[in-house]
Amino acid sequence: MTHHHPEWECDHSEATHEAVAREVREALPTEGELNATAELFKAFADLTRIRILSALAIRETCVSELAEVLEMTQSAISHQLRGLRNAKLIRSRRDGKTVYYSLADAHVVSILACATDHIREE
Amino acid sequence: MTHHHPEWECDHSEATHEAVAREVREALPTEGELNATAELFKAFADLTRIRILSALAIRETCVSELAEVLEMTQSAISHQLRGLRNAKLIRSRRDGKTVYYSLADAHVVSILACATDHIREE
DNA sequence: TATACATATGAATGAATGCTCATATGTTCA
DNA sequence: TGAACATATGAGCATTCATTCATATGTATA
Repeated sequence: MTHHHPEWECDHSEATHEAVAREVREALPTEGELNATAELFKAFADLTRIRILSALAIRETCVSELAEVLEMTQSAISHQLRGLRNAKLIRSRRDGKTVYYSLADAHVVSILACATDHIREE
Repeated sequence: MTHHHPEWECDHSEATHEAVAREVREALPTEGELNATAELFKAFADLTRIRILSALAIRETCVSELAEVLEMTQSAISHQLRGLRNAKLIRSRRDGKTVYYSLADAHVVSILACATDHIREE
């Protein structure tokens, strides 16, 4: 940006803009943390995945049960489970032919709860 | 699902599946709540929006400052701000030519913090 | 009112992604 | 081992969506 005004007309706003930019730039989390945060939210950002996670928050559930409850294809469920697994939001346990899924840890529960609280208080 | 086994061979797993399905179905939040939750997460689920929200978590900031800090087009920032505004995650205040944005409420801060905590504890 | 500045927005485009269909892998039991 | 069942996965398709470019709206000031 170039200055088009005479020098005696000090441009307060522009000086402030730069100061603010510096302040924010320095206080911002690292690009790595920001990216990880965005990725975390992406893992939650789908109705099917929210329904799956909400089901798993109630109890450990296997794929076919999820498919029945959510009235969706086994394939669709499996694909989404893979994404949730990659995001480390869920864990799996095999018992014979069936695979049981559950939430990975308490963090997942608290993030879900945090969002649900927000929804219900509006 | 039909039973292919003789009656004396009671199929425990299938009976359990149905019971689990019932239990989960009944305990699940309403479809409306689940949908609202998914929409909430979608609003967070983008690196640019996370960077904007993180900046606003530090201090009230105007569009051009955000564009400078994030090294992005004013247009791109404005488009994302609109999305965040529709999701009621941010508020805006006009002062002359410039429009200042800030986080809508404490909930947004806590959801962000919840996610950031999760990221940092791994 | 004319100009400059700050922000908003519509259309277009390219990339990401969720579901389906077909099929593969893994497990049990006769 | 072969058949049946549970789950996983690859390719294709349709949709969503983030950015760009051009332009419109809003505001201050000469």
